[in-house]
Amino acid sequence: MIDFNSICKKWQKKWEDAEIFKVNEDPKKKKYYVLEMYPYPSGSGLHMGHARNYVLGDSCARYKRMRGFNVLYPMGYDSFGLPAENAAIKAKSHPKIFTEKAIETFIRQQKELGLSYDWSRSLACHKPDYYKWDQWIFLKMYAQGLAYKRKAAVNFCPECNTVLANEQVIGGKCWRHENTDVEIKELNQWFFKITEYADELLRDIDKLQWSEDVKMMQRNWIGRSEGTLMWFDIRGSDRKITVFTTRPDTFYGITYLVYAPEHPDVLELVKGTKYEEEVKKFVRKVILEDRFTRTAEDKEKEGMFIGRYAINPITKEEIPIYIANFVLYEYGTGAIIAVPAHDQRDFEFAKKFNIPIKVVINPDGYELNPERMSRAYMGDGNMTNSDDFNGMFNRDAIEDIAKFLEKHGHGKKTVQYKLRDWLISRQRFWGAPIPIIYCDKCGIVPVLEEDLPVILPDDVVFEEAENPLKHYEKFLNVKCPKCGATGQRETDTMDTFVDSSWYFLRYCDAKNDKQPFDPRKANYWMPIDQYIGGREHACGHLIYFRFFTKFLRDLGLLNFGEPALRLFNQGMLHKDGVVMSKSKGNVVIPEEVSKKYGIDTARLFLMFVSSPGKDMEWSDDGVEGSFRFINKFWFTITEKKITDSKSSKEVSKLHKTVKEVTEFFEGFEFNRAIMSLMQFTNYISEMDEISNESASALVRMLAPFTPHICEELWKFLGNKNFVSLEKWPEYDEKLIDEEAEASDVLVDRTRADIVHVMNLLKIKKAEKIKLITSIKWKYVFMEIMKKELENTRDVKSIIGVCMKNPELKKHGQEISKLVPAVLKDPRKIPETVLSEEREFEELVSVKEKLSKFFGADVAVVRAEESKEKKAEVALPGKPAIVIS
RNA sequence: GCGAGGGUUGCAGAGCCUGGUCAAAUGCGCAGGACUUAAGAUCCUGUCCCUUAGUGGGUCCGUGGGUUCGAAUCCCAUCCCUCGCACCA
Repeated sequence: MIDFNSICKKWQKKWEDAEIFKVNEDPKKKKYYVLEMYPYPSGSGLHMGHARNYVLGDSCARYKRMRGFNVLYPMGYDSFGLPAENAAIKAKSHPKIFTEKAIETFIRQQKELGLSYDWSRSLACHKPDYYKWDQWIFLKMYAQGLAYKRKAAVNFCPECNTVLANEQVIGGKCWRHENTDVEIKELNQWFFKITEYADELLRDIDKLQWSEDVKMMQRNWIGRSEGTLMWFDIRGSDRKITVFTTRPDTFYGITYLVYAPEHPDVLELVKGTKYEEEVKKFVRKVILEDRFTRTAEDKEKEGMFIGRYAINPITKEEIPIYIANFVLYEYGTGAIIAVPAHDQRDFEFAKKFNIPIKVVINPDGYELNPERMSRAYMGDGNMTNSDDFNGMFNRDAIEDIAKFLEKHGHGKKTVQYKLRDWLISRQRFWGAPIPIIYCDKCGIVPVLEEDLPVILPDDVVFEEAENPLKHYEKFLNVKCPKCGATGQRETDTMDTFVDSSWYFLRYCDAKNDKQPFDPRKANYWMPIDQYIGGREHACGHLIYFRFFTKFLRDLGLLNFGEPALRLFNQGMLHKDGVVMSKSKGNVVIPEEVSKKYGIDTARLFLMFVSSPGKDMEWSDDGVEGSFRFINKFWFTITEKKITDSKSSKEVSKLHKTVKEVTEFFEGFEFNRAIMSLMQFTNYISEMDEISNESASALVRMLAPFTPHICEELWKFLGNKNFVSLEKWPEYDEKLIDEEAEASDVLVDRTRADIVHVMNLLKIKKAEKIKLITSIKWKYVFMEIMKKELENTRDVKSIIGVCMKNPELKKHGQEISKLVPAVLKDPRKIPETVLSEEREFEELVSVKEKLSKFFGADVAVVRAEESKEKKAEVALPGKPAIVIS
């Protein structure tokens, strides 16, 4: 057994020593940037699920490298974040310790996978030389008003005395205190004004070669809708209620208005009225108890009248104002017009509270009766009850009524986005500090660029969940850059998604200490040609990094606006039917497989079983299969005689394989590439000798998948260079000869026939077989020296195998060469096989002799062309069968 | 509900875009055989049904229709599954 393991180690070391994957900008070469989303270095290390992702990128990078591209393929670590901090709190230690240990493990594991990263560009965002530039970018945004602070409602756990991320709120309770309700607190928070780019982010989606579902998710997330703002006076108040609607055509059907319960105007409007107490109660209930369930569609509609009326500016009618749980404060203006006749939600609510229903759109052909409607009519139709707009098609009225309201100062056409500004404040220690100083005199003062980075202290003590920066004087107290008085630092840190929004740019120039990256270098390498990562980031990272790219472009640092034109979402790796993950307890770690088979086997399996975009099931048996293949491949190259000569068929097959594999690589169909390579390997493994060209091409084509073994075999073939840096084999379409391959069919059939006959006759290894091809008669005969006949007479039993295919004539020569090769199993037929031409007549005469000897035919003759020569068939011990 | 992607022969998973060469690749599993004292490994053969020495025939790619000389492949309808988004005004 080959020690694949030490082969892996050996080549990993050689790659590292020779720094063969290190790259520099080279304007003369075409660049290619392959990138996997950088991982959070979790303490538990990486498992096969991660490995699949990296091997995918690695295979791609290796392929592109061999295609002559200047390939940038880096790796780094998303090393800020909660798990390390929590581990630190638990152990009263420092997150840095956990993080750096985890990174070490990751690097070791990734190196063991044989990934061809340019390690010299590696980065980790918890290091000051990285987060310094987070802070720098923050300052740039701040200067442009794109980073700003405002009050926002956030989740707060009174037990922990800290703000929680959404993921830390489970069913309205704190994740650590399952009996503690999470409170919603209005806190001053930092935001990035991503909405400034909403429109461009939406428009540019069309430029991206991403999967449709991710693009659609982003479109939904950005959620652009064109509509109209309207405002109504409120009787007895100088406030107005402003609503957003996409259906101004239903304006005359408004029978009530609704505020979202948390809308700040609500409490103002009920202050001092008899409604105040009840409204407060309702608001509290909705905000606290129903916070996580109220958005469910099947949620019962609840609400109440708040004792106020708005005035319809056109009809002057009084319109009652409600609050209701189905109106969202975050969307639009946090208040809506309700048209129960034409909106199902409004309808249900109106029914429940006995609010009138007014029809303003009738479907073609009949009139709706509001008394008898069982649900809202949401379709199109003709306007009614709408003054001058009566009779108009409602779609046209959308535009006209909007204009009408705008003209009279009651409304305004507008575009609304669902996308919210990005809340980046985190009341946590383990993140990039927000570079802001609060000065009693000067207010909010940004840290000066030359004072960056604002460093996260190493000597803080973690004792509670609360951010230790809050009590760390040395960090906290700082001179105001403006006036010199003592100010206080912001203790909030940035969301870790800030780090990941530009790390791909830092790879282009990872060591730069003057700027986040040299624009020339970034403009050379970027955009990312192939980005690889999970689709779960569709509405997070994958929007943020587009936003950052556009911002940095507008800052003049980049000459493009999209970070990654091609995105590939790899599938999940399953085991026992569920996603492989630590929490499910079904992880397989690369080391396990590696120890047993060498890592190439695992790599091959990961790439082989399923198309990369689909989920796949890990199977230990399947790994065995990959291992078998690798062995076969190994022995085919190392044990076959390698020659310079080659048959035209071999050439044809080779070029066809190169073509297929190349195309499959381009299409990211790695599993099919491997299938193709397996077939070719099987083909040449059946031959006596293989051509140098085939061996060389095969080793090179498998190198992206099983690089270690291929390096070894490449050396075995007499090459001095690394196969990793070799040129990808070329193919010539003209050399692909489908016709030449047709003879394969003949060979296969012949082989099947021969094996069949041997099985029937129980031919043992001691027996000698001779194959005789008769081109003229389209037969291949097997001449078998049966042991028990050896001493009797000078005769042999003869088995004839007929090729029925008339093409035999054309390919006969080849068959006579190949059939023996096909049968070459040393243990099976030791002294087989030579072939020669004989005339059929001669064979027939032998057969006759034998027939006489046995008193029956001993030959199996499969007749096809020999209609005129009826063939008799018999097996020893069996009655003769006659066929025509 | 909306959107996206799927349903293929024991399992996994190709094929579908660019209809025929598709009973449908490849791997696994299973069965038989060779080898072996035996097992393992390896190799060969088979693996929808009926029948054969070779062959031939039938059924088949979620379901039902349609287009076509011809459909796993194109069109329509329908059921189911997965994943997003989800009372977005």
